[in-house]
Amino acid sequence: MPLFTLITGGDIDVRIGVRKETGMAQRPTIHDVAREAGVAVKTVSRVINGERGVSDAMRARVRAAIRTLDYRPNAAARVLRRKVSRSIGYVCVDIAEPVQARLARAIATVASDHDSALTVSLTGSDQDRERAVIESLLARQVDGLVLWPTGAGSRFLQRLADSLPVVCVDRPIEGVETDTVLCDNRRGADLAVRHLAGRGHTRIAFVGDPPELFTQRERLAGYRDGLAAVGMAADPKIIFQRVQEAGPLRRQLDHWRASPAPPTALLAASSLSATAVVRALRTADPLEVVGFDDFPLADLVHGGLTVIGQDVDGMGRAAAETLFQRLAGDGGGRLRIRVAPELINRD
Amino acid sequence: MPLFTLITGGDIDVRIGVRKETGMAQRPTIHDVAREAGVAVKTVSRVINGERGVSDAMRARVRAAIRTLDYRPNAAARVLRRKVSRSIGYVCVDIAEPVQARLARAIATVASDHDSALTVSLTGSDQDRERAVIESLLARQVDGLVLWPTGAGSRFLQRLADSLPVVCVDRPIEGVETDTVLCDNRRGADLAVRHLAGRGHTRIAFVGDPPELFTQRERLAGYRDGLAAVGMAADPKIIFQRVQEAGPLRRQLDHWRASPAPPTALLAASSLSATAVVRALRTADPLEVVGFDDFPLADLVHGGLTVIGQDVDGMGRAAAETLFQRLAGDGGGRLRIRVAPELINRD
DNA sequence: ATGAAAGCGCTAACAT
DNA sequence: ATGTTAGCGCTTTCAT
Repeated sequence: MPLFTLITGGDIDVRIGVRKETGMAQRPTIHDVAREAGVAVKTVSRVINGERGVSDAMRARVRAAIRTLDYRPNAAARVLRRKVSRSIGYVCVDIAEPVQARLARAIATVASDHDSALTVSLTGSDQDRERAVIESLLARQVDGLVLWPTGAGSRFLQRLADSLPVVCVDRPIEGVETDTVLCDNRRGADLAVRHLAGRGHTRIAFVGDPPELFTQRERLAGYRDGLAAVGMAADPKIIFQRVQEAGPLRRQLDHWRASPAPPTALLAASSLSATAVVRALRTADPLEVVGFDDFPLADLVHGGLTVIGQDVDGMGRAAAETLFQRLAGDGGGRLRIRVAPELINRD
Repeated sequence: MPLFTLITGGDIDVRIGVRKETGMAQRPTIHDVAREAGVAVKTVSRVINGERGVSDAMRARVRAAIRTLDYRPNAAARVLRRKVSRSIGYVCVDIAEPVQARLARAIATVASDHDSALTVSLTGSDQDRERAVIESLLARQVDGLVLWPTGAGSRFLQRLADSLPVVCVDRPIEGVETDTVLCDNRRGADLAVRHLAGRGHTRIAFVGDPPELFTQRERLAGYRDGLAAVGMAADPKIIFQRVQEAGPLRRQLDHWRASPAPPTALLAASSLSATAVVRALRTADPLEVVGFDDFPLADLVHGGLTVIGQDVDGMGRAAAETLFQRLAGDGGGRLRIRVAPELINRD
């Protein structure tokens, strides 16, 4: 594909100066270093791996040779011998999505602390793709996986979880036991409802994504918990779970407004829902909204949007640290970690 | 570090059931497949690499054996032999930052189309770290790099660019020639000013980050271009480039309001600036703002924020495709690609 | 404390 | 069309 088809209204300047030939200088190997230093390869190996049993004089000579030649051990050769790659995979749906991106940062940071590389693959919520990218990561000898699963279980994923440390985030794999790090969605929705009730609301609606999503089922359960705790009955008429389609949401809100007992408050149980609701609201609407997931400028939208914020950094760190604990040999029972969300009040 | 220190107010359920021993079953090798199929290893190699010169019968037998044993070629061994890893690196400052995250998605998608893995490393704008993570990627034999540089050049980066295909994004490395994919920042700021002038404004301020940043210098230049084009003089008194600190910005806005000729419009030349400005504005402020970088709900903030939106997907694709073109042997002159931004009007 | 040799799993080069 | 062998760069094993 010619490059310029990629450019929308932009320019390409072809600059003078031609690339220097690449790969001309063969990269030095451990043998070159050994020769340069006048020692055996094993000695060099000992030095680069920080093994003990090397005299200071030897070590110094080897270090000097390494510097002279600008030597860097070939990771592929090491992986081949050692059977571990010091690399992990992060498989998620869409890394451009803010929560998944922040999770990536947290995981990358922990991985780096453990001298491991992080390889990122995207599934786009497609199960076949999920399998394909995981297969590819396996071929590349990743030591373990942080997985934001599409959700559905399979024999493949079962075998995967039996043969490699896998930590799921955001939701578990249906029917497959793995270490899992989840937001305490139920508590989050519960908090939101109690907050709204505390502000005097007696009719609180729920707007969310389809209940096929694990997190949505949990948040709906938490919504019911909250209502029960403040002595209110859940009314199916003010629960709307098809926020995907914008038209219906608008109609639903109109319908509620016109109803005999309109809701005066609303829990939007996902960032998508919150966005859609805020957008569908009329300026004069008296509806008080609590959203799920914090976002920049939430303090300015709709006069300040109170939200349930996930501790994304905490989740990412927990997931990655759990993974490295497994890699360090922890063979204990599977963990299910719940990270508490927080109500961020913005009246 | 014990896990529970990571959990802020959350729970850990230790579930029953102990991990199955991992790695018990040695993964099958090409030899196992050859034995199973009753052929030579080279034949298996030919099949898995799709080389021609294998009879259909052989191919079928090998395929069957592969399936039976659940064989997956060991990437480390392949890399060691072939000298190419079919993996690229994406080195950026902070992948949680929206533009860098969207870029990651675009790059990951292109990489996947080229059967390559994407390894992500973060620099946090620290030059030493930048070098360290790049060294680590080199050891891992990445075939090339997409780099969001900290900006400063060095002998190390010069040598890097001479020995490995590197495509810079967002900004170039000072003093080092590489392929580079940039937003047309200048044109973006120019567009913004013309837009504001078209709406009748005759005094347009500039708020941005420090001019040490490449993009900020370009955007300031574009701001001047725009003013010149509509026949207005740039007035240093209404250019403010220290938006980092919130206090000063607020004071600056107050100062402008109180001045004899207050600006009636403002270009906020970064997403940080736009956020800070919107937050610092008073509700009654008549100031019309154009921001840089689009964001979700920009249509609802400050009555709808007009922005200059970067074509992040286009930039990511351009960068990655350029890299793979180099990997395919294109040794032509260095490219500097400008991707046009777009004014998103939200009166 | 240091070194020689074998071999990790694959593919390139060279048979047949 | 198929097979044999060497060797990629390292670490492991076993000397010395």
